[in-house]
Amino acid sequence: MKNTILNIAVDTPVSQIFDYYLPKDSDQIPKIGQRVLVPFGRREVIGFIHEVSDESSLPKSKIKYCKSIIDEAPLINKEAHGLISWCKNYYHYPLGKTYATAVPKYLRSGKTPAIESMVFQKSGVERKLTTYQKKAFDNCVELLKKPSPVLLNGVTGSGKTEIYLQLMKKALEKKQQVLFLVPEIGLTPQLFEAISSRFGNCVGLIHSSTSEKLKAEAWLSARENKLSIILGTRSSIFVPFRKLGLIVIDEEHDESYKQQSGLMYSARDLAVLRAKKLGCGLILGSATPSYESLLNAENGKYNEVRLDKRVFSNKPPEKRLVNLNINPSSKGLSAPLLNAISQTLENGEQSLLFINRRGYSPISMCEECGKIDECPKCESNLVFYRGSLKLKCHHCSHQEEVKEACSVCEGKKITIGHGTEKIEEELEAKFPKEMIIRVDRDTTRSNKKREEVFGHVKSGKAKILVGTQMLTKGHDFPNLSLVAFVNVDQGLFGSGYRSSERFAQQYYQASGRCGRRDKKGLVLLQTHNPENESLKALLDDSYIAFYQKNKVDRKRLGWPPYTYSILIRAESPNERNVFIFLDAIAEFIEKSQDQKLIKVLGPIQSPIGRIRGKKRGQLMLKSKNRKKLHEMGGRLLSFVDTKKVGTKVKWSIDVDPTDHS
DNA sequence: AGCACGCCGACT
DNA sequence: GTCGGCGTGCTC
Repeated sequence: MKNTILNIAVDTPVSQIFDYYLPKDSDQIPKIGQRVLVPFGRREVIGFIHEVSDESSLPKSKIKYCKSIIDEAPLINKEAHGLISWCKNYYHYPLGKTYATAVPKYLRSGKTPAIESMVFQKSGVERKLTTYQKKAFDNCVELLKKPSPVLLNGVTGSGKTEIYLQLMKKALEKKQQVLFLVPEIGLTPQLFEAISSRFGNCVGLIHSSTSEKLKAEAWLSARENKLSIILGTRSSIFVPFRKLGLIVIDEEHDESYKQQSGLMYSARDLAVLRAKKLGCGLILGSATPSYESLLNAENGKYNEVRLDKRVFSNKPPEKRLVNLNINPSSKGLSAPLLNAISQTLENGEQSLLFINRRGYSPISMCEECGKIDECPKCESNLVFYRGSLKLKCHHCSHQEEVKEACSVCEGKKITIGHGTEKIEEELEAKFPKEMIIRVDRDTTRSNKKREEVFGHVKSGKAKILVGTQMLTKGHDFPNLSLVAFVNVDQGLFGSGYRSSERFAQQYYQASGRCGRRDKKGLVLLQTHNPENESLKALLDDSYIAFYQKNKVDRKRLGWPPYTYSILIRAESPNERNVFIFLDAIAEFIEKSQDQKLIKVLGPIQSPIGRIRGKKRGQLMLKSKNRKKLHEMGGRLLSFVDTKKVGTKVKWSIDVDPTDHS
């Protein structure tokens, strides 16, 4: 009989698998998914048994003995093993690193925490569904019996959460497990509350500030079916459930479901895959679904359930454009907007001002010679901060003191444009007696801080809020009746084909929070382009109608969801190396395809051409043929591997990129 | 990623 | 003469 060979996945950037013999003097039966301790170079590491085989292409002398098999039962079950293998292939990422992304650090260190059983017993009191909710709920129940995902397209305030909860209950009562994915836990503390008060302590929480040990415990408990629910952020998609019956993805359009470094997976797409393989239910919920999901619903790949009515039926907010061409705003706030805020204050209600730009002003310039302050390490302008009198770079950690005079001509410095800090200052000047809160990454870093801020919002103490997109996510504002978009043009006409989709989502998310219950809301949009067709469509129609108009352009221009894409990024202190690398790849692709099914765009400099002293470039591959594109990704990878063209740059491959920077 | 080897500059 | 800089290369 031949020797047994273990194919071990080790956490290393090479995509190979490493062969080992079984441990000496061990009668343990090796199983796929077990952790092992193996000698690796001059050290010992934890690896995973990826396959068990009886031959190796290596000479015997090279193969070492595995030190020990750690687990009795495989840590990775068959289904999770399939998911990891699929990720490695689809995202063209090293196998060992894929395991490292999927498995909590604590478990990867070889430790195994003790777990206790916390399974679903019985559920608490439910809220009664409205007629519309009930109809949607029944619809979901029926459609979940079919193999396709269900897209729950429900406006803000339509009561999606209660529908999720009651669908979860159905699964739990069948002794099935539930995975509930959210974009960021910090945004939804009340969701954990709602779930645990309804279903008891059978819910595990997995997110960035859960301790490594607790993550491992939740992970193992789910694997043993000793925990019924996991509520978590994107990485929870890898939890190897024993008996998964339902996956819920809330705010499915949210871009934080896509990892932007390392294994650039989409938790939403993986959920679709898992649900299909397992035959379990999948609910994708949003008030503003991604264009991908809407198209899938149109094509019949998803079943759509709509919820167009709010629970507390009230009038939709009034929408009004403020023409900045005739209503000047020296500091970002026009007279109509200021009047609306005054009126809202008089009514004892809250206002929310949305501007997607941190700092006081994005440009600091010399009035005399026109020199703009730039980051020494990045190709990016420094942002002026009034409070700390600093100029900061938003792409690296660089910051410097503000100087009175221009370093070139000693001329007077001025600032151009406005950010959250300037708007806040202006509001404080105009409404000195009111509590004004600014919410952006500069003021609201931690979850604790965020809780504090939203506490003031809930209590009604804070009357005016100004902030970035952080404001549009999560939290209810019970007393909000005015929402204002300070700079529509920046959002709607920003660079990138997704900017209008993003703005529409922000617009509907934010305006959906205004005028709840008995309050009639007002949404103001400040713009220099009041006649723009796209903007008019946004105001006059529903989100879906806006999508219907928008998708025509997407299709014509060949952008997702009508094409598939892969983005290759490269960076190096030496610009030449970046383009030598990208040119080599472009040439390889052009040469190796006969029928030109894949379109190559670039190489070009990245939108931000230099960050932290490194020049950055990118190459976009587009195709209508997903399979061919994927195959090219694989060939490209082995080309880079064997020809050693990538040694002088740091490079990455992003399959289905959402962000083109 | 680690961790070594290896070949050139400034120190007791 | 040696300590140490980080470029290059390998890990079954």
